[in-house]
Amino acid sequence: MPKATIDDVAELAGVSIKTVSRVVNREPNVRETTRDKVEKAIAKLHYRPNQSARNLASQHAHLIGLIYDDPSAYEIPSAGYVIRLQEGSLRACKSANYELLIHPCNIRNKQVTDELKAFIEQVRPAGIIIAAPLSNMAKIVRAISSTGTPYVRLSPGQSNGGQYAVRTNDREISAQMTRYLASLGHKRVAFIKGHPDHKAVTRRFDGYLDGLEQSGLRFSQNLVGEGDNSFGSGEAAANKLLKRKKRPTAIFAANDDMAAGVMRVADRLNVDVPGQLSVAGCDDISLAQQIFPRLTTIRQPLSSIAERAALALIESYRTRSSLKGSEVVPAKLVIRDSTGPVPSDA
Amino acid sequence: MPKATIDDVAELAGVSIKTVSRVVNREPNVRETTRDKVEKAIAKLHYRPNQSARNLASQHAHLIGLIYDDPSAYEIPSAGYVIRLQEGSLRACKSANYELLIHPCNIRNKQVTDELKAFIEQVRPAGIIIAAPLSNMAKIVRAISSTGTPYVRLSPGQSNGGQYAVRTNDREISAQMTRYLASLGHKRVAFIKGHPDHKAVTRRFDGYLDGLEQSGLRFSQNLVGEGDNSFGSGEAAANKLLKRKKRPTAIFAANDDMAAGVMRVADRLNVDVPGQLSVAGCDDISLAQQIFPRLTTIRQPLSSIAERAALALIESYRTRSSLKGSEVVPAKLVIRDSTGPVPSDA
DNA sequence: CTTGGGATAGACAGCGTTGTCAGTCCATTT
DNA sequence: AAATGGACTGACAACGCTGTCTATCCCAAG
Repeated sequence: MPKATIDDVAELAGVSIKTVSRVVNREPNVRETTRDKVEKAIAKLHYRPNQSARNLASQHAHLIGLIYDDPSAYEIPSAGYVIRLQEGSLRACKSANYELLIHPCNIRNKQVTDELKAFIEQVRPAGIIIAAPLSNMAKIVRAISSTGTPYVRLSPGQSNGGQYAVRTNDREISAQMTRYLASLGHKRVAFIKGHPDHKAVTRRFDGYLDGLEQSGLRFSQNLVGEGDNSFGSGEAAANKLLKRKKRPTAIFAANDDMAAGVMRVADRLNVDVPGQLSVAGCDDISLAQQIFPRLTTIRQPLSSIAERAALALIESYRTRSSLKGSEVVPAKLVIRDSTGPVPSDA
Repeated sequence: MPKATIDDVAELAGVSIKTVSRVVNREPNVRETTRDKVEKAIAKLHYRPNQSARNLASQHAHLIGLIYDDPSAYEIPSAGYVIRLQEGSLRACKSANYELLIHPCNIRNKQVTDELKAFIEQVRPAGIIIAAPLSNMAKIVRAISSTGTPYVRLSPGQSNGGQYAVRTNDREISAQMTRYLASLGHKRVAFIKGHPDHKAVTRRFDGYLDGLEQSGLRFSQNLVGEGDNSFGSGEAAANKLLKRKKRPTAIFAANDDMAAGVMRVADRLNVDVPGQLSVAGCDDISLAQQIFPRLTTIRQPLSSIAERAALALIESYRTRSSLKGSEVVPAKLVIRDSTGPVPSDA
């Protein structure tokens, strides 16, 4: 059987194709009885609107583009990050009958921006979601902006000219984690910084500072390690930190990979976690639950963030309103087994 | 500036739109000089063909659909698996100027098949890639097949009616791993089976059997654990295995998650890996490199498999030939630190 | 009754490509 | 010089929808 088209449905229902279109698109001003007739015809013929045709007629594809830094271009497998972003976007798309087009891009490639533009102009998605850290790269954002396609940035460092953004409360939640550590009696709480290009990660450092202050603890440069978000950099930083004579009793790493590095070093140095050292991370990657002891961390609402972004895009298209302001989806502390009371001898 | 259309290009180049179309699609029978003129015009106008229009006119979207089991529907994060599949598909798509549409689906949902059909019929992708374990579920494959869209199954248990499939040499490589373990002197090599629905995983068991035989080792039911691919099931199986009086000196788990579970149990039971126990997994998920000691495993060429599948789909569309037969992309042994010589006291 | 106006429905013209088919051109062949 | 046939090009009709605009319906108000 050949695929039914809108004409077939219209004929069977005894109405015009425009009316069928109205029913399909849930437009108002269709009489109840007419709607019924059309719906029966649709069901009978197993009619499915042809996306390509509606895309062409409506001047934009019913597609949301999700743009992120290509995980395969690096050693660090940020698979979990990407999957959760996809998950949220997909959830939003599905609810609105849109599709998701993923577009990892390699920023080390000189022609990323051209390639991005080509992608957008050919496909004409209804909107673009730009994930961190791309959402912080001026030339990427500029390229996307230049196409005129609506976009939403995820966790941008700072907002630019009123474009929509969805972020989490990185700073506040990091302060909260720091206070939690302090509340366990820790006085020497160290922090391992992440890659300076990753803005969210630098905000966590600010939160750490806030938390210290709120808990009446003094900041010391000796308690700060420099990392680059990788497991290995976590190991390196932990090595330095743990070899001080007055070593920290708690280490808060700006992401889980580095925290896992810390745990590995602790293990090798025979430092018991959480008995002698509390370790906390950030992101709640899957590894966090798999290492031993299970890592206390901060769960980023990544999938909700992406979902909100996609919904905003779709909604703004539907209502033809422009995208302004920003939205905050709060993160959550996940307390597991890697943190505990400060050792009595400290 | 409004977007240039094919008409603009045709006018500027002084040819018909059909000729522009020919140039854009690299069709033969265009004079060199004409092609040049057109290409100059395209460059000058920054012309990009409108995908929706070409999709409509050519009766199919320049899109490949990648269908896999929704990782977020489970606790087990198979993010790495999905990402590598996407990576390969994307590589193929990019090379042919196609886009990738991802479509995770939840098999526990009663209406998966309807939902899948709706997806395919609305979007009309040029082809579908069905990842394992969906590629082994008759009702899924049947639903997709019923739409008439070409599809390729990844790592199917058995081929059905000549449809194309891409697989890896699961059985052979598992035999090889088993022989490797035997070559280290291990006599009691245990195996932890995976989820019975995951055919690839059952083939690994066959490979284990082959390897045992090829190494002159006797099979014992006592050395087989039952798992379901999850970390927890690996722990459970290891617990049983390691509490036997004659415990195995090597455990080969049908996937890395379970192998990681084994390592955790060994750690808790103070069994040294690899000193007293060798552990091997399969899949080379990112965790494999992050746990301590780093896991010996089998690296599945997942991204190549997906890439081959996508290329086959695109190629078969281009040449209008049907998809027949199957293809094998070999896996690789990755020897790391979790395996070593059999302990002398064993 | 008549009328005004919102609710409802339809006609029709695109949207920007590709496929089909009918040329035109030009170098060979007869 | 005419005929042949492949290389090249273009006219035109789809493809299946949505947007715009107009026509009709129907009910409450005058």
